[in-house]
Amino acid sequence: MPLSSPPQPSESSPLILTGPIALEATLNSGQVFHWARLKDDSWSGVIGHMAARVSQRNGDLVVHSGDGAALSHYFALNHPLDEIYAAFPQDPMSQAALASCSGIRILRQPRWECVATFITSSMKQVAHIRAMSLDIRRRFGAEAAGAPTNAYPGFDRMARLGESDLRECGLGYRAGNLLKTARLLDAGGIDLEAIASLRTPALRASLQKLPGVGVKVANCILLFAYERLDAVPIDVWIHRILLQMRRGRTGSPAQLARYARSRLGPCAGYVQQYLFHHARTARRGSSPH
DNA sequence: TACCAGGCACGCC
DNA sequence: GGCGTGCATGGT
Repeated sequence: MPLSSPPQPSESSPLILTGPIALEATLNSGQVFHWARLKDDSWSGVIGHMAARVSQRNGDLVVHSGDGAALSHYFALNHPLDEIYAAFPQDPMSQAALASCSGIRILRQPRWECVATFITSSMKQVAHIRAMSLDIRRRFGAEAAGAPTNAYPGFDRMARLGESDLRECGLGYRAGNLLKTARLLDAGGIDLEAIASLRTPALRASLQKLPGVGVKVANCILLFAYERLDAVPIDVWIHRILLQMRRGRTGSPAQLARYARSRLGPCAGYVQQYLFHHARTARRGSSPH
């Protein structure tokens, strides 16, 4: 089969990609921050410079616009969810998260976008991260034809901004770190593509050389942009959940990380994402705001 | 008003 | 390696 001309969608004949996928939960689970829901319940986003519009029909992904192969890759439709679910821990919290979050996929995001948005994430709620991301795109990103938001500005573009430009997007003290990282990458100090061949510990160490990237943000980047599905970001939500699993027994960050790695299994990153989304959505349900 | 959020860098021990 | 502190912003 020639791979040179895969089928492409049109408004009259959208492309159907076999799931299963839970599209809304995937896009709202705190791994990506710019997708917008349209009136017809489809979702519009920009991947790199490619505008895309997708929706969900039954469990499948409907591609209204955008390259089908690129979207299949981005949404990680080849992740074997049945095998991943079989590896979930049997404890009640993990199984409850699995039951309520089934179909969430860990995306394969463009590296720089993921690095940048998670540098801005520290001590910010998901809604704030989204607002900052959209403002940075609106002010400094290139237009993506057909999309309501712009592409995320490349590090070469961002490297030429001033810190005050980024502070105007609400970044606060995060602006300096993001700008330093953009300039470091622009100067060739680290190649985000080249380091993808490193094993996870060396890759994590390389990422932590970037200003504003500590162990938690590095694990987010490993999971969401380098497909290291065993990486476990431990934020305040996952920290609380791990303490519950340990029946309140505390520990140093390193001890909790070792516990998570051994307790959550080979796809610990997937388990972590389901626990995170389940905890956040349960909270919203019980105390609406 | 006080508290919290997908933390990090730094100094100190 | 572990712990304390300062750092900005916006929502509840």
